Amino acid sequence: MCREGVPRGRQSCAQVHRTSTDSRWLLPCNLVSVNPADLRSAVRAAVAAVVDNGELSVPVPDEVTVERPKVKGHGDYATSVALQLAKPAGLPPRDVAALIKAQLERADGIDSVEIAGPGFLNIWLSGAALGQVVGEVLAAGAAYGTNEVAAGQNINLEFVSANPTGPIHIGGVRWAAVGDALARLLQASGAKVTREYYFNDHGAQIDRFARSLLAAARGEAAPEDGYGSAYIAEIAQRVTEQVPDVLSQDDPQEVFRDRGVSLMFEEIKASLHDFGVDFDVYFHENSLHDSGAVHRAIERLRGLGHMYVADGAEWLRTTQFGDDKDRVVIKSDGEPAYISGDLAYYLDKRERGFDRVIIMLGADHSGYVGRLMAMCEAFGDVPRVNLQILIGQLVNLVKDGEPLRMSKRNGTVISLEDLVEAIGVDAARYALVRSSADSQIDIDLDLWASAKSDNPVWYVQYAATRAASVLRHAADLDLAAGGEVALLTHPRESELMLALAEFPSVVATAAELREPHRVARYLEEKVAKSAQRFWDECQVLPKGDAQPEPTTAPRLLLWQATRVVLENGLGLLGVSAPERM
RNA sequence: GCGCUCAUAGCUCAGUUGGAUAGAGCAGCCGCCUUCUAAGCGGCAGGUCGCAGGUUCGAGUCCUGCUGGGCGCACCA
Repeated sequence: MCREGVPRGRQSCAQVHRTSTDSRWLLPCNLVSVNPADLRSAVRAAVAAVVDNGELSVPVPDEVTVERPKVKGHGDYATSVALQLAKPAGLPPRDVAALIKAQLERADGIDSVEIAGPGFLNIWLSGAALGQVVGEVLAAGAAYGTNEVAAGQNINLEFVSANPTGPIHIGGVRWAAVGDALARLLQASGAKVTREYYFNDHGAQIDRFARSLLAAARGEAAPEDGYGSAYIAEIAQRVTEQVPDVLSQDDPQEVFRDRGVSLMFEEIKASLHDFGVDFDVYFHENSLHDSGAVHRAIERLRGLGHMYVADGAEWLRTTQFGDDKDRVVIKSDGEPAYISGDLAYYLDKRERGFDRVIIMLGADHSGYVGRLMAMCEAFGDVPRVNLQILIGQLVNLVKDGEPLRMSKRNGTVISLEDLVEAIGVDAARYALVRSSADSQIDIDLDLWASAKSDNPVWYVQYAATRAASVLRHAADLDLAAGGEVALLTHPRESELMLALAEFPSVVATAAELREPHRVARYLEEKVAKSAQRFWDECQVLPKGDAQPEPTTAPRLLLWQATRVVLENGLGLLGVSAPERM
């Protein structure tokens, strides 16, 4: 298919008491970590204990829900497990909650437990337990946030795949940012990821491109169905420079095709590289036709009995697998239809050993999902497992309150370069990944170019530079980070540590749901926000000639940990974490 | 006409597996700088989660219908 967008273009701990291994240098005592997964284990252990001593007669659930409450005042963490167990236990939820509360309160690291509302358990952690997260972050460093949810998966992630007939337009740019971020998230979650670009160098669109180049070189008007923008003349010019006698050759169009396509492709690769996106594999559609892969894929489907002949053409019975209509694979003129390339390409990816094939497409290709899923099933695979298709909505750029439609650079649709030129790579990438791909977004160029907290990427980067700034000044004053993190009991400190503790689960969730925007939202609403609030109320460095406070050294540890999370988080999005701004 | 998708504050958007009083930022109003970057922070105000039903102890979240945006519906690629 044409991949162009519209204008064509963490182990479970069976015991509540556990010896910390990650932060031995900070806290020698037995503590429940603030890692939500560990707290979940603690809650489950409390349930198991209540069941063991016969107070409650229910199967112990494999998984219990422990989450950060949405509302302040509902604890550091909260669980609705009592509500879930009330029915099977045949007891009022608050009675079940009371039993679990009694067990939970015995756990070290848990400061207090409260029964609230219909039977929620609100849990407050001790300052020492909270402080432990600082040690965990610093011990892991750049690896903090990595997890195992996608461990063992071999994923092929195809995105962008814009046709080499023009610059990458804004739709493709969204996928470049989101796809690359998703690749990083999946890698951080333990998957082996291959970033792949399907280079569509076969077919009629390329023919039109070649004819357009030829026309431009001859000074003629663009062909009716061709491309006529400024970049065409530019590419034609370059081909002419490379091959001065091109116009007098036997088949100049063929020269323009070869040279033009590679020039255009190199330009696309270069702009993506400048955007921080590099692919492991650039797959040429032509190679599928040349190698006989297309023929083999069709032969395979014939063997499986999914092909039939009608009206002089050969069809794939995709309706058997939920598609709207059957699809022509070989046209009545004997030529393979476009879908034949997709058949061969999917099979090729599976034969290369990928157990999960993910393809990111624009909303204008939502109609392709049915047939591609049918194809997947026809090959005997499981749709939505072996093959996943992510559909992203379109992006609008807004300048001075008006939608921007045309590129100044070449008079066509807005390109990658236009966007980067307007707001820079960091802002562009961040703007594109901070919203769900399901929603159509407006990017206000004035907002994203501004240096104030209205600008989300600026806000997050500013928090990172504040961390760097404090640490730099501390170094100048010969103040070392260290001391007792248990001294970090200020509400702003607790809030920040709770935020830092969430990072690995945010990464895991974002990877599993293929939603990189969750990381961005977490960084701005939880980490950057808490860090700014910490900054505002918790002076770290001694003022004037004052002596350092006992909290000075542990607060420096907290700033270090904050810096790590911001760097790691931004890194997953392909956005820099500057030292200064 | 059929299919996919979206609809949450004036605006731009969060809210996976159903849980408490639906959140953030901007815009508006009121406060906080002899202090590590005020390029910041706090507070007030702002909502029939498009509409109507249904399932459930409980629905923004699941189901059905409807309305309104976006996208798509070729032996084109």
